[in-house]
Amino acid sequence: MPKGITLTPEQQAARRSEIVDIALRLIAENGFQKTSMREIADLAKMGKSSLYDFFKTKDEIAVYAMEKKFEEIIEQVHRIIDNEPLPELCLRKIMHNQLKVPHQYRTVLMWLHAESDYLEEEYRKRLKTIRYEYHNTIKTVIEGGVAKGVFRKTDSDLVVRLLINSMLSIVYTSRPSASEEKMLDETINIFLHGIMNEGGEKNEPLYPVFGA
Amino acid sequence: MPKGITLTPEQQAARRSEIVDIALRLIAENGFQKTSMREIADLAKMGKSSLYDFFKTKDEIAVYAMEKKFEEIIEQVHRIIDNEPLPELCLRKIMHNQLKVPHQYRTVLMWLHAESDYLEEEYRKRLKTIRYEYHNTIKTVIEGGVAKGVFRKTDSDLVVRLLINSMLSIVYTSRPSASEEKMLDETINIFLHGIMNEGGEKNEPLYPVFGA
DNA sequence: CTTGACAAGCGACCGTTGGTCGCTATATAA
DNA sequence: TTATATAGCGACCAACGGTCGCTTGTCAAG
Repeated sequence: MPKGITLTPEQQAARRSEIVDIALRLIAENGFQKTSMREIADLAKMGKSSLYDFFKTKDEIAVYAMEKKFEEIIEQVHRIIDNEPLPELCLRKIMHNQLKVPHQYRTVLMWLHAESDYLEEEYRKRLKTIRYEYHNTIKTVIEGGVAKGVFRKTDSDLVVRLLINSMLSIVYTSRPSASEEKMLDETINIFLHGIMNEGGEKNEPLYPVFGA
Repeated sequence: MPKGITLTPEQQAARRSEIVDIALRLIAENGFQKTSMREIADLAKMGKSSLYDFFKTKDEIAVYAMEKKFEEIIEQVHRIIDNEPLPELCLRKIMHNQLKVPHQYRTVLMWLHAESDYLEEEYRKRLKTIRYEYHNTIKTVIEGGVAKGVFRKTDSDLVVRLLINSMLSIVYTSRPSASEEKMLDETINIFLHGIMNEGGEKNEPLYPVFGA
């Protein structure tokens, strides 16, 4: 950008998302701690202090990235819910949707997950808001299923937390036991049916729905 | 310690665990990032550079703490396995055992979980070793259950990862939906039996085993 | 009792970090 | 032409994790 002009809100937003892209790439490669604002600024071809015109702190880059991505995901989840009346299928689709979050986001997501209690008030609030929104959206599916009698009575908040966190076990492992999609299908099988061999001695693997 | 004496290995170990205690307390309170080596040294009543005689880096304090705690836990788990032949009960006991890890460890555990990919080679290896040992110990329970026909055929590595990570959902939430023990019981109910209402219309809550 | 080896402990220092501030340079509005 | 506003930056700051060589005290050997 030339020096004397005034940036339109669109240009500012574009610059911000450009910075986020660069930051996410570096963070995914070297971790959050070891990624410096200088590095990000260099790659974005600006002085470090200019970077601070777009984001007040390093933490804010992570929070902003998470916020934007989750706004997007929540929108998608609402569409899924509107189009899939079967609770168990709806859950599968929601989880498969979350699996599509690009790899670059994973480190930053994990980092926020671990560090969120110790961020500044403002960031903690922003994260809480977006996370609760996602949580509550999925919760409606569980509660809808319970109301219909498809799901048994259970602690729906707990179920949602377990489901969301289980995505991390699938995506964030150094020792995957199958493709991410297969692991996800089996994860949902477990959530729906458990691992007990309750149908007697058949011991058949449960049906996969999306996996190959 | 007076200056001129030579520390016995036991004294060294005691000093190390004293430092770990202080560090864990600070980290649980302020987060890993915001806990400085100076602070730890001050509280341990030594100069910062003396601290580095006991731990090569700040990361090592976290790795060491995790290592020691998990060695202890793994030992306990072996005892549980030896004394509980029923796989599903054995799982419950193992998870309840993990729930007893003191709160101070939780932040550091979470932090290591998030950051482990970006630690120095040595620390990564040490964490991997201890984590795999814990993982594999629990895996024997799953596989034993499958062999007996108590559990259906499943991805045992995945199940173990899901179980261990689910502990984080229980313990590391700002919005608990019940006591930790109740949440844990329900979590294991889900893993064993799922959330589908497969027994028809009864819709009874599943039996808790340890919870009040 | 003296001396020398050794180790606990520390003060001063280093490069790098996240973050701040006031200046410069330029495009637009009057 | 001038005044205003702002994109952008260089220089700076305190605090960080980490290093190094010196001091200080102990014990064992002579």
